[in-house]
Amino acid sequence: MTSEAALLHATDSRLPLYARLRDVLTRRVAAGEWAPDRAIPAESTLADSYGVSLGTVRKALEQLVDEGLLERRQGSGTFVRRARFDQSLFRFFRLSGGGAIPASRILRREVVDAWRLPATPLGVMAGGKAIRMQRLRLWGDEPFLAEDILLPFERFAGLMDLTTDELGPLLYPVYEAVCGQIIARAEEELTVAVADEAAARLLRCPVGSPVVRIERLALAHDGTALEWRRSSGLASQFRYKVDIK
Amino acid sequence: MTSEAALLHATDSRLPLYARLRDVLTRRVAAGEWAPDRAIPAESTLADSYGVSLGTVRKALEQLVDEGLLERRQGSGTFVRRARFDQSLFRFFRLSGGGAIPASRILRREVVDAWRLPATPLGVMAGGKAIRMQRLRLWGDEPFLAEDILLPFERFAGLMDLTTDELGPLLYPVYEAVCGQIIARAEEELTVAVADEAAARLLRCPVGSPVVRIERLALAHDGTALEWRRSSGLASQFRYKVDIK
DNA sequence: TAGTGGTCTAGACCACGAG
DNA sequence: TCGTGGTCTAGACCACTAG
Repeated sequence: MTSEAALLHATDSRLPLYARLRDVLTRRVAAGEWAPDRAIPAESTLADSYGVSLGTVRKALEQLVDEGLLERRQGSGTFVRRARFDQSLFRFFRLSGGGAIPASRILRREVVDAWRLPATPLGVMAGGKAIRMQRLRLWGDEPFLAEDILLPFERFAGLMDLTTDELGPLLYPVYEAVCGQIIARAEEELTVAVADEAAARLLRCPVGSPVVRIERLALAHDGTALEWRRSSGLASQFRYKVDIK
Repeated sequence: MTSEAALLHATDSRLPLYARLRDVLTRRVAAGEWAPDRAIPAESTLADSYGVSLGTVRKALEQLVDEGLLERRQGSGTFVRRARFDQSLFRFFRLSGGGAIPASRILRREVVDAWRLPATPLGVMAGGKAIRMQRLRLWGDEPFLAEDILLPFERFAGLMDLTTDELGPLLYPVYEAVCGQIIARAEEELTVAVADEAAARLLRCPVGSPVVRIERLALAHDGTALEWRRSSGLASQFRYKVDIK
């Protein structure tokens, strides 16, 4: 019995074997043992090293794929999935002509004392200082989303050394490349508000126009809160489709 | 080889066996062969009658469970799932104190010529005549959602014989009991608008207040459009949470 | 060509639910 | 107690990807 196998059988034995294996693998991914886009060991290898059958391994992997943690590629292997929020805005806004990424304009970037901020998730600002960025997103030349972003300074200090050009339209790849921080998932909450003066100026709409507000808490694999943002978008451009069953 | 087995192997052989079985079972459910909440044949029975292994049956059923078509109950069997949209509103509106069902007040119920209606899904009104209901939904004594509902008269004529009391707060069970029409799934689209005079009166809010508009097309198992509705809810009560990965 | 995941099988034993 | 789905195993062959 390998050491992995011993670890597996030491876990809560009330759970089925595949569930224990799933938990063990989750922890290994969370610990960063395999980088995103890198293949994890083959199913047969896992089966051997944990001392379980191939079917059990497959059932564990299947769940992790469903959860979005892993990704299978036939012929090449099973990979740690890189979360992609690129299309996230397309889910909520009718942006004609899909695929492309809305342009970004960073309006402000500063280090602030966390305690001065209005109520936001405490975890993000554990270090006492936070980075605050204000960003405007445009579709063509039309602004449609104003964003207020908060990051714990401790983990993201490297961002302050970049020019705003280097930040680019997608932040999460920068978080990973520059700060080594990987966003694994996020929780979003949508509400509807009306534009105050600041939002109206940014979005070029009348004060009092309806805006959709998206609050997002972005988390690492281990559940650490890494980023909090509040986005306000033109409600006229909002559209969301769901299938219910 | 049973006749079922012959049917299965007659289907598109480029697909894996479990996928063909899944399609065959989907058709049997759509045809109404098994009523909702009734057990379908046991896995071992299916395996025998289709001449495939248990594992193949399980993989087909697993997909159908994921799709929401079937439901497993350990020890008792696998069942055709009855769609439950009861909690649907709770996904979108902050209604304090969960579980309970918002009260309904039917404001109008009439038979109209479909061609007189503004643009709506044509399928619903194939028969030329439609039933139109206007309904107000309340939480406690507070109205929060105004609904405009269209049904093809041909299939739902029986509804006109009921008193509005008999319609009750949940329509889909009535559709099933009185008209034999089963809603299997629905497509919803959310947008944000502002209250016109009629909506403002119903929702007791100022004209021009933001409202969330939910357009729903409800479908039978076979994809027939059975109901179309447009609901307008107070945006101040709107809240929607998503997890993204 | 070698190695990966994908499909399919056969069979054992367990946990649960209902009568 | 009996029949159901739930877990787990062992092994065969196929389809795909990459070097």
